[in-house]
Amino acid sequence: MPRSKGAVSIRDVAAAAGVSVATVSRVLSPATADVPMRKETRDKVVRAIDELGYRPNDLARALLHHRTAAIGLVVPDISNPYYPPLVRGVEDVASSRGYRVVLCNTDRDPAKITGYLDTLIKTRVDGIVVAGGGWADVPDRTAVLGRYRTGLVAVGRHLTAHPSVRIDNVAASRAAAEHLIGLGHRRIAFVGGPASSTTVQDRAQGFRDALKASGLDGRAPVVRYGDFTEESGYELTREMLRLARPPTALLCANDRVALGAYAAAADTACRIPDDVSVVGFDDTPIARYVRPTLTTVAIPTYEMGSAAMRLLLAQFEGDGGPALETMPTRLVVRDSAAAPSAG
Amino acid sequence: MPRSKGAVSIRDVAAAAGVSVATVSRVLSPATADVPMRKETRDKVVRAIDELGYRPNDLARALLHHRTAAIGLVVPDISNPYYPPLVRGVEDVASSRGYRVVLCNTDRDPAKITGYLDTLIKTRVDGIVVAGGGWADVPDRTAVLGRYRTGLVAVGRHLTAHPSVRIDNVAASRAAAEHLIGLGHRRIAFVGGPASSTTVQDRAQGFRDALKASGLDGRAPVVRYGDFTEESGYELTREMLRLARPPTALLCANDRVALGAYAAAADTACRIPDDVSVVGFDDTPIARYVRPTLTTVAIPTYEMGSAAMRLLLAQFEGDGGPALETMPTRLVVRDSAAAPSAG
DNA sequence: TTGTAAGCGTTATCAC
DNA sequence: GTGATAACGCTTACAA
Repeated sequence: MPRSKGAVSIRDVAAAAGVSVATVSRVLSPATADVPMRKETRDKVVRAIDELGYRPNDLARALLHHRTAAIGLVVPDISNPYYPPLVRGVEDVASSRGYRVVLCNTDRDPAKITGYLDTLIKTRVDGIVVAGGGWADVPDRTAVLGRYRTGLVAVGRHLTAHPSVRIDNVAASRAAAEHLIGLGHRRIAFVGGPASSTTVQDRAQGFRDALKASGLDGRAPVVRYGDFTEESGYELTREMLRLARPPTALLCANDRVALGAYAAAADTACRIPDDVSVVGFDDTPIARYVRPTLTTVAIPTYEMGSAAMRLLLAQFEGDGGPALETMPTRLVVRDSAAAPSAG
Repeated sequence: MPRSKGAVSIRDVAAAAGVSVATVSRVLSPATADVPMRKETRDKVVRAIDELGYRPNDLARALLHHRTAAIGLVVPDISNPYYPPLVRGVEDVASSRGYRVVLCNTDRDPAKITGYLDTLIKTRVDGIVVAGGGWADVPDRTAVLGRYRTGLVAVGRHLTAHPSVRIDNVAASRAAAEHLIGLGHRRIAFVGGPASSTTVQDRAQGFRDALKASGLDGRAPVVRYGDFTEESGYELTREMLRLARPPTALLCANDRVALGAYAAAADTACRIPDDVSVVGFDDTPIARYVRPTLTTVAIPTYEMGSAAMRLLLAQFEGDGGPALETMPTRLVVRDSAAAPSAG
């Protein structure tokens, strides 16, 4: 019977088995697997352990070893379909290496970010993976992170001075725009997410670059900002489709925005791709299942997550300083973008 | 300068401020906010704290207080669009009450479930929220959970003997089927997820109940199983649409399956809802944005998550035994289901 | 082959 | 007002 009202501890096991706590520790610690011990003793201990349903306290171990085997994962919002694969990527390699992951949703709110960061440090996670923006107004914590030997890797380009995994949004967007131009489009619009997002800025930039390179920037390129939702894509597209000379092609900031564009097109009797071509970003599962199927830029979100976690593990092993891994994107050509109709 | 190679601890602060560790602890502990202390002393300590960038070690605190302020959240797969809102619901109320959440993806694999459960217990989380199935072959851990005073609440009906939050899938599915019947459909099929899922079983049951109640079960009701993906919905629907007398309406196990059905209909020149009506489950964001818009059963996933976390908090406060909270569902009527055409 | 005891970073109890 | 010090549950020299 456990000592006090508390949970069963190594002392209870020791008492039950009639040995010292050190002996119990020895049968549990992989580190001491090699020290010799009488089989009889070991058996007594093992028996006591499962009679009492004993589970060693990892907090105590962590305190001793200065290693919690936990990492923090900071994302804007897990409900945003972009993040789940990334989270899964992180969690998969984390758990395969014995790490737990603490999930934090920040809504890109600097106050929340700061709060989570401090909690994570106080609970002494071994490292942190941060994805998504909102960091502009976050007080710098690199010093504190350093003091507590807390690793950090960023997914994206919002946090320099730390290892990071990224994609080349400028190039990816430029390639998508060039695809549209190659199809014969001359009036193309970029229908966008939040102007404050570095991702959106890069994609808009790639779009402009493509227009300029093709000599299509006679008039100012049409770039509209909103946010990353279907609703935003719907509204923006509706507006544009009502113009006297509406764009014949839309490069959307992500698939959700593109889906909103689909709805707007349907509601204004515009056919895709006949009347207007649409290209998305992310290659969400739905891209393959909407009709027409959506041409979109595939982003290896899962791989970015797993790469980030691997970078973190490399940091733990002291592998060099800031690393930067750029993951490849790929334009997935489906049915939503075609040559503009003669009209 | 910190004592050893280790991180800065309360002793370093004490040394730097020229006071004892007890004094430092007093300025940090909210519990001892009322004990009198010379302002000058407090200031010295505060200054030392932020000069050193000191952050108290919550592991040590947890060891003392037998409370980690962490909870485990066990889901089959965060990449499945059903779970993110639930996870967010849990995390929101958790963080608002000062709890961190450790995310675990099990893929419904009993071995993984068991592994995560043991890790969570060893790290002494205060409680666990479990959602999704795969528990049939998981060794019972209630005894151990009890020993370590680990709370647990289940989302769904897969784990009895614990408080849980659920929805009435039988009734919800029945209502959806009755909607179709009311529209005039006579040949309705249930196109399903995994047969092993209690959720699917309940939805199939509600479907059968509705048919029977309307005297429509002359022939055996058509129920097809697969999994919860677009692909599965696509294949199943394709098959059925090729039948001599294809169903005029499809009750799909979830929205992803319904989306697959949309694609299959498009590819076999079937119009929705003219040739075939489609009803989904979950009311995912896309439901509003596909065309035609999808009639579907809304499930308050976010609220289920937050309710589950609140139940857990109630357990911590020792509020009674097993509770059961049943959340309401709602049929959202949109454009994908209409009266069958005369043909 | 096993036990004793110091220590990980805190808080809480008791002295002074 | 402030300081020693004994816990919390474990690991690991060092002794025996």
